[in-house]
Amino acid sequence: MELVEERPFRFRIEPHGDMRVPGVVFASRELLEDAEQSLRQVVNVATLPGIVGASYAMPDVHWGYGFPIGGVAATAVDEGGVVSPGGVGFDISCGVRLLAADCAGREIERALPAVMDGLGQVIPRGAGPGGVWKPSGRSELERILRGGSRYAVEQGHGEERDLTRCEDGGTVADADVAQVSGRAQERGLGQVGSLGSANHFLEVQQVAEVYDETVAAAFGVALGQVCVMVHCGSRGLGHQICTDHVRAMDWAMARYGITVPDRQLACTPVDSPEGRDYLGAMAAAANYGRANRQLLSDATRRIFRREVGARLSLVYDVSHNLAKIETHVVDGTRRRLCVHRKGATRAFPPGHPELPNDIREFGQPVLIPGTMGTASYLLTGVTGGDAFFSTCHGAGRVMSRHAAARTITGKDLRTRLERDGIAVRPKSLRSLAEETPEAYKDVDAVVAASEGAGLCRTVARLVPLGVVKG
DNA sequence: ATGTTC
Repeated sequence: MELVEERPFRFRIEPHGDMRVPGVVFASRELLEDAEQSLRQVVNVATLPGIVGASYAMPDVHWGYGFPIGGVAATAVDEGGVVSPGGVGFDISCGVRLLAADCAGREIERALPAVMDGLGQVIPRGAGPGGVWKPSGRSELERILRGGSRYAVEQGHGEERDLTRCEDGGTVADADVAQVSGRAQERGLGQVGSLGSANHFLEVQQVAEVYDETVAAAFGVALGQVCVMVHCGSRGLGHQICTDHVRAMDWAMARYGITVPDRQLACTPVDSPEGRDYLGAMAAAANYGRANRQLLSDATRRIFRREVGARLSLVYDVSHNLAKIETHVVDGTRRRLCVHRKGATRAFPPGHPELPNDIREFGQPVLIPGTMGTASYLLTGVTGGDAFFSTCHGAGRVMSRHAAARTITGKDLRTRLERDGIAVRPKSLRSLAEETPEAYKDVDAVVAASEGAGLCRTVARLVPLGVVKG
């Protein structure tokens, strides 16, 4: 694969074969070692009908289902552009929420074990069923799928700021519950308010560095402050929706005369029954993901109130696995686009009309969860941001789960983390080993490349005090 | 990511 370095942290793959647009990869040479497979996927995505601009890859790009994780692709809705479930991923609306406590790390040092024990008891995690909230039945699940975080807050599980500081005000419009299969609903019923497994986590963190005090203050964080970061998605419900709609599109594609270089890129026009059906189901999963993070926040707040008398305010909640209909100027014309972000975070620039009033002038908060035991970042969107205002989403795995578990035992890893001052409350020691930091890229390098490429700006760096994992 | 291979 020939990569032409256009400028630092920006590489280009010239269109060849069936590519309709170039590939654009934001990264350093080091971050792209062993990236052959994911760059092949960047090229494949560039062949999709209606794609505009480029097939983009963020610095944390790695191999995924059809599309690379860390990929951004926008299609022109009014020019036959397609939507593809593979461009969103199986964990629809997987995302991150950051809450800031009204206390500093040193103030809760002695109480931290009790806080972690409390969280360890109330946060459902790991594969399979379990959740903090059991919907009364299908009709209540449907209210969650339509209302998202707004419904959870209306039911007493949050406060108004939880909605103003959440992407889309907590609710994605146009959720179509009829497109969520019975099987997807069945899986979703038992997992409302649960973390899941793999790289999902709930961490108690401390702000270790502030790069821009004005922006940090506006977002609601300061040096030394305790924060809670929640990283999770739409669990089995989102997974089932992706499975169902990939299958439907795989069958329907030929009727639209669409051929793709990889069946995992199954897609149909946005403006087709199958496209609308998927986007309706995806919106329902997006609402489920937000409600999920809202309910985990609610449970966390109860523990913080009980153990240390602290309050937690929402900094922001943003998804990094979603397709959205957005208007952007491409080649000098305003166009309605379906922007697929898969393992990529929307990063609206300062002044964007969709941002909350109190932080609009500073840009959109972007939340980057690091690898367990390392660091996480609070970033902000920038003027002139490329890739339809998108940036990275995390560290990005480089070692298979199996390979990771061979490097260290869960017990040894727990000992190492505790020795480094990080309390761990894992559900499974085997899963813990699979998440060893060595299995991931260096989040500091990923963030430096994202900032160097002009996609975002750093606001603060957070380090873990305690981690709750599946 | 995922009732971790319908």
